[in-house]
Amino acid sequence: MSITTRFAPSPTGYLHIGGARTALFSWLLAKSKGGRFLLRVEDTDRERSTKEATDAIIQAMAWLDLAAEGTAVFQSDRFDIYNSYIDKLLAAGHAYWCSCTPEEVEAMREKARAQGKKPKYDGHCRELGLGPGEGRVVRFKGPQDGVTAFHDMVKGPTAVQNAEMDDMILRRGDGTPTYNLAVVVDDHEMGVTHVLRGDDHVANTPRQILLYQAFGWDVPNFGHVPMILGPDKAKLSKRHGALSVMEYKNMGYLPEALVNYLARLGWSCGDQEIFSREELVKLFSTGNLGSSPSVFDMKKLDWLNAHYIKESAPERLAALLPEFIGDQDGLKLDPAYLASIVPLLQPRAKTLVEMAEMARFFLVPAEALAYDEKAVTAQLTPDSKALLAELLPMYETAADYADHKALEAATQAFLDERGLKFKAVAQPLRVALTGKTASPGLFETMSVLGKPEALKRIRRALAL
RNA sequence: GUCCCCAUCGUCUAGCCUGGUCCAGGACGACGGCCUUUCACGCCGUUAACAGGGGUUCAAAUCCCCUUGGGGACGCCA
Repeated sequence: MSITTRFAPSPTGYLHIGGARTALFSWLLAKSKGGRFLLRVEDTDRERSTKEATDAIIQAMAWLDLAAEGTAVFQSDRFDIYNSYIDKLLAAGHAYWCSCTPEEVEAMREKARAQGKKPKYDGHCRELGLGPGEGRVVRFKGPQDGVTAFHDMVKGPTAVQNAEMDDMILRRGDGTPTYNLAVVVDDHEMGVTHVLRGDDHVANTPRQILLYQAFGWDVPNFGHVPMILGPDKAKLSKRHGALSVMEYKNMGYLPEALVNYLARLGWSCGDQEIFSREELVKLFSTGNLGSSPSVFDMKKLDWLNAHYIKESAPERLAALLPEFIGDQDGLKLDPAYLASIVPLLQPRAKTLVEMAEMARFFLVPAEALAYDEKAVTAQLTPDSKALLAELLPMYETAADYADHKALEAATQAFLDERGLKFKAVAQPLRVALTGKTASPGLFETMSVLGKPEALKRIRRALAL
């Protein structure tokens, strides 16, 4: 039996971390069973939905490589379909017209609240047999007793008293359909068999099941994944920092790192931490989804990102790097050169932003190299400069800069002759070449810089 | 207020369904060490948890109840 899942965001903003995770889980659920994954844009609220948000969501999903099958379904294109289904419900006696105004309904809720009861619409028009009319809404005529039960893929058996639910609106006063109606119609028409969504939808599920039953349709499987919390254990929000998936891209995270991180947030497979896309597809199962909320931990994301940076092909990273380098004036940015730098930075950078910063001294010409003042005073002393000056001729004659080991051996031989320790030159030479006291390996750096550039830098340092 | 959900190291989690192999395992972090030309990487080690209380049982992180704490839902939003 083939399964179908879907991700159904409402385009009122960018794709946030929580949405991305549900999308990922839905995608994985489909792929792990060889099923289909669909995308539906829930834009029935015409005021809050925007084209920009829709594009941003699709772009973010593309970055995460969560491809949906076929073209996305837009609910705003389908109002006629929803209305025809509402008519069916009306005809079958599962729905009724209601003339109560929002103010009247609010008063009913207040009254119920005051009595310590659950705020609900009181069913005023339920048996009035009203017909259509200006501003009237259509409500679902739900059962007033009994229970609606379902087996949640993550929470297990779940049941709600029907008396807890009021007669939800299916069609608004302006003729547009509401969320619960549209979702049920679409999930049915799209053949969705498994619905994985955020925890905040649990309360909607029994209502939707009632609708499925009223229509006489098969009820899909539901699963509700707990939400993601900020470090203070409150619901993750803007004040916790980046929420948008694309902000993570801009902060220099690799999509596979985010995917791996998100997959492990609320899901597990024994002790395994690192998962390739293929492994995720192979190993994913809703049975291993956790049922308690989890805190988003940037440090662990950093660790995963560092891991994937180390694993990446230098050429790929080199191609991504330029967009993280601000003020590119006069910088040497050709792809081959960048690709030669990247391997020296891969073990050191946690993000591409960091990598771009670390790469900077490689990219500026010797004349423009910024020397750290403290480093210069501490390392480029008269003594160490004298030693560098002695070394210079050797580096001028050394032919093979491509082989950093040869450079190192030559330097070592020079030092041995004089009975000097490596430490005597290491830091001064490093400052001369990089302007800083911390850098990748000296001779690898020298080798990547190339002979003319390296010599220019040493000469410039001697003149400081 | 009403209804629903959740609860293992600071964090992500394994274990819970099918009690004993768990004085609770892994990972991130933090701390310490090793390596070393710097910074990293890597490697080694330390730290640290079954929310509390009652049961059931020969035996409970695991099953039941209560308490506490946290969260969510209650819209002509999705």
